[in-house]
Amino acid sequence: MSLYHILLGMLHKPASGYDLKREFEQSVRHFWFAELSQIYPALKKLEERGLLRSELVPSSRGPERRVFETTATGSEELERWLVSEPLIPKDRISYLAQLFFMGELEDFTATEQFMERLRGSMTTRLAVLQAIEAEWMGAMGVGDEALAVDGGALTELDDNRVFHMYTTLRMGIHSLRSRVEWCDETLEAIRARQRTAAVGTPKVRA
Amino acid sequence: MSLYHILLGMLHKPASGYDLKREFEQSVRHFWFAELSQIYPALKKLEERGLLRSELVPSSRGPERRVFETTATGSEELERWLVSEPLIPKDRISYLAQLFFMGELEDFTATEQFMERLRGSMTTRLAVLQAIEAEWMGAMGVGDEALAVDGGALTELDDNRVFHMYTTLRMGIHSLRSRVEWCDETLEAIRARQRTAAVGTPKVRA
DNA sequence: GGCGACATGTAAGTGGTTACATGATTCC
DNA sequence: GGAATCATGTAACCACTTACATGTCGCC
Repeated sequence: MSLYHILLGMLHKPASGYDLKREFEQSVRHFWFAELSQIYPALKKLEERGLLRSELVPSSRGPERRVFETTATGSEELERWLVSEPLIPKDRISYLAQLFFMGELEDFTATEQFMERLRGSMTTRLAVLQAIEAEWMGAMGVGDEALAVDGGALTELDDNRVFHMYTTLRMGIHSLRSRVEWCDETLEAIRARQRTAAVGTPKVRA
Repeated sequence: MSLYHILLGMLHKPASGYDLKREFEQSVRHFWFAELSQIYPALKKLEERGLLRSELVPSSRGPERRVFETTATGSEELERWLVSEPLIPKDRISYLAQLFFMGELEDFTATEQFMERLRGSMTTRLAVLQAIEAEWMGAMGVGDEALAVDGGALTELDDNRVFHMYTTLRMGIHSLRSRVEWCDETLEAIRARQRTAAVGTPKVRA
């Protein structure tokens, strides 16, 4: 599983399960997500296997925290994973399944609505990622004009780590933008079909 | 779960578990996949719930086949799902996780290789989908010139069902194309960094 | 005293994968 | 006789989700 490796990656600096959860929601949520109820047992197992060690430290506010850090074995394992082959997940996209079978409904307005809703969610998500991107750019003192040209900002980044993080964000943006484009293309096609149907043009082809 | 609904969708016409597996590998694999060991119990459960019924029929070659068809309750359930809200999956992309943490490796050629491999897999997959698209176009007697303009072919399709199927395929193509573009953008940026480093621009960190 | 953020966990269940078991028919 | 395809399944396990249990501390 990758969750273990992701936790190892995050534990570049010591953190508690609760801290890590926050990081999942912030810096990493465009490509991974985990619940606390999954994080805690995972950390426990990593410790059992000797990839992490932990100690209880009192919290400034709230109960005691169990803070984890990587062991030598842990960072070896992390490195092994980092240089291993990329695995492309076979994704299960339920909304595409719906769309695929929606032809049987014989109701094009249903399809149209469906696509509009999809487009809505996609644009919202895209806006979130773009906001994060803008924030990063601002924090790094890179001028906005660098953002104007697509990808043009990349060569401006000088820190190795930031470069890698930023690249994954770019992937999310590319991906969502192409989905919105796909929605538009599809909506366009639906409307074209509705127009010809309304005019009464006989279904041609052949 | 959606697998149940997808099976209902596929059982527009009667089929066996084995048949359905073949369909997963063919018409549907760009958005869903299931093993036989998952399909058989799922069909069984759908029958128990009264959404399917089955009978054993002798096969032309090989052992007896259990052929399923939808009941009235089954197609009601299918319809309910088809008009329900689209759910966008939160995806877990392990290769992005690798890339995200790869900054700690301090080895840009590793990143470059990684991106090249990714690009390779993506283009292969893209080619597969584009081949399917071309095949469909050929089978439907649509001229190749319709394919030349992106999405231009859509309005030519007159069959409702084909339209919906084709649209899901288009999404796969859009998606993969944007991923390849992202790979190129990233590789470009890596090479730009390597050039400036080679020229002797001092690394800030040290 | 109650609410909200901090903090750690367990238990039951779902969805999916991997490995295994079994057997018929066809073609070489 | 053996391999390939057709055909149906079970069992063990893994990854993840949802629901629940417990308790601290600070603030209003």
